[in-house]
Amino acid sequence: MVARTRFDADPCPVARSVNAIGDWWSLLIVRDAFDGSRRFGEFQRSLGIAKNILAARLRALEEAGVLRSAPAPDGGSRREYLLTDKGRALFPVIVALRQWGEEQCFTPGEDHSRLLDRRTGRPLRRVQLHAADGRPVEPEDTVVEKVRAAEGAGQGTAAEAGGAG
Amino acid sequence: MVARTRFDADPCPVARSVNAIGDWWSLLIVRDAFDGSRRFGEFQRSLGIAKNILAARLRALEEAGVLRSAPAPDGGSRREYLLTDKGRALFPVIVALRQWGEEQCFTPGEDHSRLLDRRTGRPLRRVQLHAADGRPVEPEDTVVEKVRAAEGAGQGTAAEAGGAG
DNA sequence: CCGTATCCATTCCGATACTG
DNA sequence: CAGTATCGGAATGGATACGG
Repeated sequence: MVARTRFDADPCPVARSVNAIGDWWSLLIVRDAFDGSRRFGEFQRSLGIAKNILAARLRALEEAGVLRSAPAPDGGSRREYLLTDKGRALFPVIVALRQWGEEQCFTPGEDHSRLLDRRTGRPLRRVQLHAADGRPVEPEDTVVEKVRAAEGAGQGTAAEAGGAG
Repeated sequence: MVARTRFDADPCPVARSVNAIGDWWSLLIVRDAFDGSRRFGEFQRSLGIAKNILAARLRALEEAGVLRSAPAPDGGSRREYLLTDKGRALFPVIVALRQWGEEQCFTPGEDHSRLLDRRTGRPLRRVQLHAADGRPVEPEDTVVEKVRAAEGAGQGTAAEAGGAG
């Protein structure tokens, strides 16, 4: 078996997410969808992606429940691609990735697109992680409670050193 | 030119991030690093990844500044792989992805690993996005301020409908 | 135990041509 | 415009064999 390893059944939600989204192209498609892209051509121009690849990704995202397609309201036979609730729930992921990129992947003077609160025109607040009681949480403050391999309502869990999952 | 499209120079931080991380394997390596994995073999067992792939990804993550490698303290000639500050800054990304996976990628009864606050043993609070003034922000409340193509301190910007960037 | 090097099937993805 | 079909080069990634 040479197929790329899949994580459909992985007990780690991070792996599941990664598996559901599919690949990086898909995430950028989702980003564009948040930016208002709906039509095939919009995605294609924005991404500079080959049409066959784009078609495949759109289909995969639809199957994953991240996008849904509907007849476009322009009367033609075209379709438009819209985020589902599941897709919309990816917003914090995109924003977290965006903030990381802004802080870590640009040289100081370098220009980049920014996500702004449209009421105030100011950037969003940095994403912060909080415990249930509201305290800020750092990676070291966390443990991953692992699930033993397997079937049905498998019980055994074990806590391991500070982690993300 | 057939090489996979790269985003080294893309003005969108999401694209830059995606480009820097490299691929999904890399993100799972980072996840494992947060979980305490340091050694080649730990990553390999945890991920079930081929050794050559793992070696390539570790090297790429090192070049990207996400990991650094140092001689392992066991005296041997082995190395260990540690998160840099840049890598540690990915924590919110991993957690956001994890929360999305928990909520969207598991059937109700299905078991999965969980990330817990080690003080209280309780899961972290759901990631929330806030405006600069502290108000919660939904995707519709945002606009992407785009940067025109190009050079140096390019000026022109334009706001587009609600988005993630 | 920690990697590197090689091999090879599969997949990816860009380009192009074609259809409605 | 919105796709589908096909092609071909490149990269992916698993398996294995091999050195430190």
